[in-house]
Amino acid sequence: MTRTILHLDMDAYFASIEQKLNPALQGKPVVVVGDLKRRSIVLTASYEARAFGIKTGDLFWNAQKLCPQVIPVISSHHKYSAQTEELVALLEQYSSQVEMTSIDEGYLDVTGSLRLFKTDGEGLARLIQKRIQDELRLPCSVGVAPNKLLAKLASGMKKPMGITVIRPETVQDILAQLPIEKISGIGPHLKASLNQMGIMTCGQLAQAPLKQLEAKFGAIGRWLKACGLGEDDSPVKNAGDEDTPKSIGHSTTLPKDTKDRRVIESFLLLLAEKVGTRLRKAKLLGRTITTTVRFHDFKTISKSHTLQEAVDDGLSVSKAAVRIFDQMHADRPIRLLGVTVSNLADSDGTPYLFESMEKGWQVARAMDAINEKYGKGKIRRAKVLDAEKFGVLESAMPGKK
DNA sequence: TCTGGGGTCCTAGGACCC
DNA sequence: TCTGGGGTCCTAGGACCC
Repeated sequence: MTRTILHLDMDAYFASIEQKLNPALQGKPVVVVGDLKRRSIVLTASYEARAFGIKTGDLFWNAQKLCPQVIPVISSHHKYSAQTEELVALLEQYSSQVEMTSIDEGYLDVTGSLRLFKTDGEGLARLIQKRIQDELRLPCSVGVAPNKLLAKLASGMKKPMGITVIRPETVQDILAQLPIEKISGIGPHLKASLNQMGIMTCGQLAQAPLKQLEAKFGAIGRWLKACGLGEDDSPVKNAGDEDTPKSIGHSTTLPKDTKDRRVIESFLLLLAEKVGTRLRKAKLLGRTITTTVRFHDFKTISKSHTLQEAVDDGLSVSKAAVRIFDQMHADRPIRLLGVTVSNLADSDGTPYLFESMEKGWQVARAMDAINEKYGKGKIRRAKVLDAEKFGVLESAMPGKK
């Protein structure tokens, strides 16, 4: 049976939300950035900013060169997630199968909804787009197709405020000349490998022998062939089907490269505390700790260790992270540090088995309670102050860069 | 115009067990 | 003493996405 799948993609999401909430930003070149440090990049550029050539991933100071009057806004994730909750509530009025794949895009299987709303896929797409525009005052683009692969492809074809329909009978024509890299999942490396085999378009990919693709790409080969043919039978998951996360981590690019152990240890603790807070909030415990180090030349290494007991407090995580760091012998200036916890399981609020650990658990919860009551970051471990001071003191010093 | 931070999935080798 | 094959877990790295 032919399905009707919508892929909804919010246009310049973070920037659009900021413009909606602050009328002074409307019609202006706006970029949403993580912060305003030297190495900060553009997370989202409004369409006005894009007109100047600014795009996601640009360094902020480069964006400023392209457009001196560009207005930076510091991102606030909670604001955007709250908006997404409203969006999902609206979408769920049109299907019980709504699968958000990130904060700003998702799929709807509306096969069973068309009769109810007395329209076709395109009609329903228009209806939903209009309601999002009228009620949430946000622009979005929608792709309509018989499966997720093609719906995603379609939503990217016309932006902003676009609606693109791919009908079963037009699939072949559309794919014949379509460059393979337009397919979500075919990145620079896959593109290069396929191009080397003489495969440039989806049409050519469809012609390639399955055996040859599997020999070269393993499990991916089968998926590639299906992409060439425009086939994808993966279902749209039901809302609320989201499984528990596989990992929770934080990383940060340091204000400047460093070899200073005190500073490194302090940042690892800061990151570990953030991870711990999120683990407890999600009622999860993790056993595997991974420390990531990126050097000045962008070479990135990681090392992990699996503990006997699962943990959810920053101190335990940081102890492991520091121990791992010491074993990495990273004796060069470091650009980025990361701490990730994986091998997660539900905690159900149970404390650790070991008494020594139970203390860390109690301290962590006491800190959560205080931060909850008096505001984020009101209480922190003394050691993280080293990290907070690092890079700040110099930039505060007049005449020194 | 040297490149953020949050993730997922896959691979491949080694340890270890049966 | 040396041999096989299957399964699971752990670890490191890489590709990819938003």
